[in-house]
Amino acid sequence: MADPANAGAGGTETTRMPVQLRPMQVPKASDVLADDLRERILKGDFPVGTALPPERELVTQTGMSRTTVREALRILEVQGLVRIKTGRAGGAFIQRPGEESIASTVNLLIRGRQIRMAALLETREAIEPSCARLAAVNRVEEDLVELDRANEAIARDGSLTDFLQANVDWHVAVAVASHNELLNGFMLALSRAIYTSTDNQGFVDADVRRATVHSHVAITDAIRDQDAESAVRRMQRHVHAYAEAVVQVDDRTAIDVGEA
Amino acid sequence: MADPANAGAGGTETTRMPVQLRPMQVPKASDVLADDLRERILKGDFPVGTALPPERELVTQTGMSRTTVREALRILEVQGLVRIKTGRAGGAFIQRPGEESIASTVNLLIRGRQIRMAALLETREAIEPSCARLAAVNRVEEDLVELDRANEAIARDGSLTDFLQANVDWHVAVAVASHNELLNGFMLALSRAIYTSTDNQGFVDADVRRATVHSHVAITDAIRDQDAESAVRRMQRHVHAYAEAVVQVDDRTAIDVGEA
DNA sequence: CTGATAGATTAGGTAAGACCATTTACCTCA
DNA sequence: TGAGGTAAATGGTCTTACCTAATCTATCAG
Repeated sequence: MADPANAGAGGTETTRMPVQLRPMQVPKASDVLADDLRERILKGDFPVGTALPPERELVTQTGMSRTTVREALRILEVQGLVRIKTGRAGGAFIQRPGEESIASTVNLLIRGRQIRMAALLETREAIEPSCARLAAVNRVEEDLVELDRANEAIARDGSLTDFLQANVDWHVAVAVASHNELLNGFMLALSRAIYTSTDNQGFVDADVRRATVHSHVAITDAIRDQDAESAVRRMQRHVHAYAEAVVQVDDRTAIDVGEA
Repeated sequence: MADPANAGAGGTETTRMPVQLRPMQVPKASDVLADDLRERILKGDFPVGTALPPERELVTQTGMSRTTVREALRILEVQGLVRIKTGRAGGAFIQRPGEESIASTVNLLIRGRQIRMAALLETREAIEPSCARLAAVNRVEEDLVELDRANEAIARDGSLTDFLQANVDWHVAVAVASHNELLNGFMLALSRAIYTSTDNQGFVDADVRRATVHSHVAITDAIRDQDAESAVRRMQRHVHAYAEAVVQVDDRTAIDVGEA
């Protein structure tokens, strides 16, 4: 108040300080809280499985309203960092984001941007041979069990849906056997997307099914034998053949509603 | 009320209908609204850039409270489907989820699960050669301009930060040139993660920088010449060499705090 | 007529409080 | 000791009010 610049009423000449301010952004309270909690969670401050303080407790701690606190928690939930349970002994329980979050985000991108089927197949051709290589190197016994299970399932003469599901399961099993969580997440997302896109396209006849079963078994063998080069080569051929078949039968079905 | 099963008071024998109910889930109101809006957005009901009705309008339309409506909108915002602006003529503006969302989700996974640096590099070795191949096939003039720009920037004798940034820019430019939005998203996410992980590791000396510049130029040339095979081969060597260098210098820095 | 300025208007952001719904802990009673 | 009911804790929803930000608009000075 005792300002020598007398910037107020009654003064004769109000001299203004030449303050220079850049446009500043005022973040939302809920974002601030969410960011803070996110950092702490990722830093490992809260062990997985434990619960954050209850909402009303966070309100008293932060001085924010419950609305704001709840929004922050909701953000973290959408990002897969907490899981919110109701009832007594409920709350926001810490969890690590899983391949799930990647898969759902990728699906949003695919649907939202109307990614071409060809792009999906290209991407698969890019990453799945590498999955096979790593699987051959890193596979453990239970990975082989899983692969064999999928092979059995796909060999059964079930419905188209069963076949496609077993197909996806095998490909995902290969990714899991690679023991690379990132590739695993990508493949999970990709497989689902390709699965849903392939669902109602009747190019899967008996021949295709037989060839698929044969390829899967051969690749599985290479993985079992830890023959990385063979696994890569066979997987390359397999996914490329599949892509060819899809493109051939399905040339015009590529989403041509318009590019983003 | 006129129930022949007289299941009420005053009856002699109350016979119970053998109803079979499976455990049922009661979704949250905000999720229901978010799901509905999300489907409509992805289906293309709302053109990109337009705004959803204001919150209070949605309240009257849905019969839900404003709290609930706001939570739903917040979910969509986190998922990158709308962008919320304040002030008059503000609102929830429709947008398509971009590579951004993938990148941030992947970063959450990497940090949350403490993905090993080796896994990041493996993944890059998997997908980047394919990016190069597609870039050689699909590149257009402006892609080449972008690549050249990055090459100039990286050749300048700037700080380490500048070098790493230009490095990332070039790799991203290759992904963009592939004209495969999915691979593009993956690479964006990967590049950032590798960038931040490499930041404070001083294995980037003058030799490494010179070799990097040389490789980038060579690969760029192959892409310009649309020599797909050469682009793939050179990219393979490049990223593999990089991975080797990182692993060599940085063997124990791999995050070994514990596996998930 | 033009430009600046002060309101009015419309949007989202935050707060406070009440109440509902769900789940679990706990206690009572047979 | 077990089964039932009751209470408590916690998230979910609704209501209301007010604040803040951005825009439009009318007004007034030049």
